[in-house]
Amino acid sequence: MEILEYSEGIILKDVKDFELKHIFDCGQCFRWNDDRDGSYTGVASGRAVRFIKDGSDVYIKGGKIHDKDFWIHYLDLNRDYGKIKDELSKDETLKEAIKHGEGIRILNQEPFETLISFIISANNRIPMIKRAVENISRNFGEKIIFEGREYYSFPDPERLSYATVEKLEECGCGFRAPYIVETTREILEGRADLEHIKSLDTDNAHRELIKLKGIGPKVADCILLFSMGKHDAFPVDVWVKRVMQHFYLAPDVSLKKIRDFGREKFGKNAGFAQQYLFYYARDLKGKEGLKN
DNA sequence: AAACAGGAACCAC
DNA sequence: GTGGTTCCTGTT
Repeated sequence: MEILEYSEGIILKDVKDFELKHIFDCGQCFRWNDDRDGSYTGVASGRAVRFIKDGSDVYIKGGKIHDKDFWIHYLDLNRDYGKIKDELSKDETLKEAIKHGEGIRILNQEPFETLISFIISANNRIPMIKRAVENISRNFGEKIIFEGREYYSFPDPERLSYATVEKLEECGCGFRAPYIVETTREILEGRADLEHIKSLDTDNAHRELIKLKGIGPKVADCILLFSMGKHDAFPVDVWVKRVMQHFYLAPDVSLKKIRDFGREKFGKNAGFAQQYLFYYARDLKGKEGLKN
């Protein structure tokens, strides 16, 4: 793969294992929207761009060449997903699941944005989460003009510290509003240090994260996987719970047991397995009739 | 229009 | 530590 400049941005030439829909519509991120033509527009770390796929080339319209290392990291382009898929395909269920999410990649997102977004994800659905995250960005982030339209960066802890519980409720955060205020304060005032947590191993980082208000085991696993490079994390949401119970376990095993089983079974690739399974579960809905 | 979907907190035990 | 209930809001 190489990266070139073009008139409106940059091009990633000859990218493998890369499908926009699988990457941006698989529940790992909330700020990218399908423009109804298969391209996706959104904001990452203050950069508003549009992704357009053409064959094996990916256009990042609005992308700057001096940000090329940022995009390589964000899109996890240095990882060999073919190899991961080969390893996971030894398991028959995963072999099937991978077919449904061929081009998934796990993004490397900002820890703070990911943490707040997944606090909002508790007992919530993707369109609602997206709306709340968008509202927070519009109210507390910085304006970016792209293609003649307004976009907003996700606020850093300092900017989000101006948010009150009332304002966050208006943004659609519901009962999670006080958790966001409290956790933002913990981070801003240095009692929680996301960079330090990121430097710990998966188990210790998990222990630290669940000390924070609004973060339970599942949300902690999402933060670890989607923003801290912990690919051995295995977040168990309702969808993953359903596939796991259907294909591997009894219908009544606890979330913790499913988590332990997944981490044990898929090891260093547990996070990737989780993504394929999540996508698979959502495709299976209605067809095979997953229980619960 | 009542039922349902979705994880964490919180309180019992 | 496990189990039951509550939180909020849109959709069916």
